[in-house]
Amino acid sequence: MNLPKTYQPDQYEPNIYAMWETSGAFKPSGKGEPYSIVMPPPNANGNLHIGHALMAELEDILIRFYRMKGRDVAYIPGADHAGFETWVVYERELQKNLQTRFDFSREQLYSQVWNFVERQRGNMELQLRALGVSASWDDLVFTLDEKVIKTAYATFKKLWDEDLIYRGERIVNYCTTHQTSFADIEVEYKAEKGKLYEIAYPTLDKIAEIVVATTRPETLLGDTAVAVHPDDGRYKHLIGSHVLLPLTDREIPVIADEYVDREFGTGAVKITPAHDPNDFEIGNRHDLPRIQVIDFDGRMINVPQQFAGIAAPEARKRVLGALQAAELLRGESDIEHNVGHCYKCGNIIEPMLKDQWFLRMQPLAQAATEAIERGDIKFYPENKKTQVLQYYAGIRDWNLSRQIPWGIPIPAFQNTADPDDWIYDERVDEPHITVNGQTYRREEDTFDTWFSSGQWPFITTDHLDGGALSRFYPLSVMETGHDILYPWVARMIMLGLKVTGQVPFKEVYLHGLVLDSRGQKMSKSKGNVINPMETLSEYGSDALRLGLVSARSAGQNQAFATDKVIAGRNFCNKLWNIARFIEDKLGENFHPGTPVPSSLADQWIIRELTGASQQVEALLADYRFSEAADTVYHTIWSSLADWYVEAAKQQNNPDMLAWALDAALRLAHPFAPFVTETIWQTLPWYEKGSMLIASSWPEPVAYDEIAAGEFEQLQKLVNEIRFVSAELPGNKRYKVVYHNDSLIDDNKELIRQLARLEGLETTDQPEGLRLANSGREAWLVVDEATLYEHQSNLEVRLAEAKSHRDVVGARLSNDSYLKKAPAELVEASKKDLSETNEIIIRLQNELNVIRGR
RNA sequence: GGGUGAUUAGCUCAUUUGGCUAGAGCGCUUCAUUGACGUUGAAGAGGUGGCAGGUUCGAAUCCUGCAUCGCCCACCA
Repeated sequence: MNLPKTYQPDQYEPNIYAMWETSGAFKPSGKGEPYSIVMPPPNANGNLHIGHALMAELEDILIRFYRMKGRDVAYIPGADHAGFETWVVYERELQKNLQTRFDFSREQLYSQVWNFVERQRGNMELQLRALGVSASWDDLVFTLDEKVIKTAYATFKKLWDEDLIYRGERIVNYCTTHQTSFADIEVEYKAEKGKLYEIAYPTLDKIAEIVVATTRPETLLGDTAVAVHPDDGRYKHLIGSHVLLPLTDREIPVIADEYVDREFGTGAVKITPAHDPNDFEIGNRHDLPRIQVIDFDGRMINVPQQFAGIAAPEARKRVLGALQAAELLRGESDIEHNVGHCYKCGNIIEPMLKDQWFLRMQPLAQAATEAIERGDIKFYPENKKTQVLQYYAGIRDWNLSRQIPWGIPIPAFQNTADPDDWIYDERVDEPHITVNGQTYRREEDTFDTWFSSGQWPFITTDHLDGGALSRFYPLSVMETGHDILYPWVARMIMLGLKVTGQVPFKEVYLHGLVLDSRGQKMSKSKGNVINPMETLSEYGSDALRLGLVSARSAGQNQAFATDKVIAGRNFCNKLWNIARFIEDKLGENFHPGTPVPSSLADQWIIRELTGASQQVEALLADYRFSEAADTVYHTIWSSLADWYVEAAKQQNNPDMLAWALDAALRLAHPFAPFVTETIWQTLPWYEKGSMLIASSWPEPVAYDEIAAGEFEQLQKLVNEIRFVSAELPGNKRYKVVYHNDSLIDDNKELIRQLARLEGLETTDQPEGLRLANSGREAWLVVDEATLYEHQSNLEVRLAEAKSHRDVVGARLSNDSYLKKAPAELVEASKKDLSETNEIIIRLQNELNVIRGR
């Protein structure tokens, strides 16, 4: 076959992938029970990061496995327009050209970004191919595809008609840099050190004052009340009176509200309904006016001349200065509080009053909660279920509006003559439309991207239209990162139930974050980001996959270690060399017949490989990827390579050898698709065009349990010989003699080779060191001096055996144990005890012999 | 403040209804070897399972408390 000594992934991977793709192996077969996964769409114009690699590998393992199990498999890839992310990148481009979004219409911007994305697009998809994902590329969906928009509109209309959509002036999280609002869960809160200022608001007669505490003095200019607790004796007499708002000529009322915490600050709170969500609610309760003092560009508005047009942080300083000058500043103290930040630029999120589209979440969350409690969706790990339910329990209405041109326009129009008259209409390309003689102006905002991606499972499968892939809805499993449990998974469940009446998927598997080797979060600023493509090109795609999957469990953030990738690469090479050896032994024109086990080793390897295939199946059904990969790794390395291939050198059963290689390749294929397929393509007994990807999962083969067990005994004997001779001085080859032992007799040559013995002979007069652990009648021939030196070894082993006997003996003399423990366990203990006793006797005899000399 | 996860070998992690002597990979030590593979083979060292109690015949696993580290949610101005 002339395979090179080491496996060179880059020489085979691209061709193998192209072969798979052109053969149509990635497409649903149309045969068997449907199995479906929809890939969480990576950013269309970005590069994959290590988390994407993990995602793709986990999904592809499942996909390849179930394809081999004969299921009708759909793995639907996607590409995300990544509304906000992409917009941020594009806006930077605009800045370079000294332009802003306000220089263009929405249509112009949209088509510019479209072209921008188009230029960049494709990298991500090539990278997924390099990872070996067997996705059905023809079915790829881009998040701005016509059908996505169509479905998003239909859903919006449905929700609108059911009165679940409303437009309202609310406090939204607003980034003045990006000039868009965010959903609550998109805001990043950080604990920060700040100052709590105490400011005096004089009473109208200027005789008294009320001191409020605030961290945001600049919003004072928008205050419309001061609130105190209704039972607060300090302020009770002031409730209902008015105070002077400093730096202005406004008079504002002192109101009583239970919300106020008497213990905090001064017990008096300034109320700014336009710039604080709690104040907004208090304002509603007390019918207070709302005065916006920070504009959407972050500059002061509706304020006295001296502050107008000034950016908020600077305004804070000036307000403080002015207060100081007016002698109204009563004190300041350090405080640590949480401040919301834009997750993209890190600037402080301003709570702003804005007219936005909201979705009432209560009814949707209710239905989702019921479905989950009914057990319609299984979560891996299980505790994520509790978290989702909790999220639903405390859910607030969803702000769907984004002020970003790169997205799906909200299909709503406002009557130019009546601002309260909004209608649903899909003619979003027209700035104005006429309906019933009235002119309507379109909404310029777009949808939060999660609104459309929340519908991903039924969009991608064309479920609502009963399209070709609709049999794949609901999905078999939703695999994604645990960080988007709320923004994505929870919403898919709600929208899926609402729109299709079914849960969108039956199971959810959430993987954790991939951390760096020291358990730190990867980030550009720390410089610890690992580029999966670099690792891939250095060690190979399969190695990356094995390395990523190993030592990783559901929902857990876990470190990435190149060590594991190297171990993966070594495994691929091991597999490669097993194949090299076997193919060389079988010859170029070999065509195997039905495997017929003839030796103990044959029986044993059937048991090992068959057992492994069943184990992997059970583990994958439970999403225990790491353990499944581990099983494959050890079966192939420790069983197949270390024992069976070695044993095969002493026997001649080519059909069995071919079967073992074949089974190992199938077993390893979901975990190391490229190397296994590469080897498969070199097997002389398959016709051209036959592919491992399209072959079946190994079927169990019958074997003789007793023979397999006997092989294990031989292994024990070999191990003992190795162990004892390694301990002996001189490190030379020894001879073993045995007495009346047909098992040894029948496998002389095998034992001699495996244990690297000088000789193995039968004898009537045993001599030397008894191999007591094996339970066979065998002795290692050594001279008396060596025997004597070995005495201490024997003594140690005797002591160990005795203490083990004591432990087991104590257990067995315990009445409760005998009564309460399962019978088989008690049996095992009894057997253990008698075996240990035998060993003790032998060791003792052995020692007596030595001592007697 | 509420929730949630972690704490096991030098490192990264397993150990799934509580039951063999708590296992892997990497690292470490010793040794081997010229045709499957040095990306190898053999052997070995290394663990009071965070701490303190409790339940049980039996606990890394269940319960209680404590400690440390993470993450998520909430947002007291």
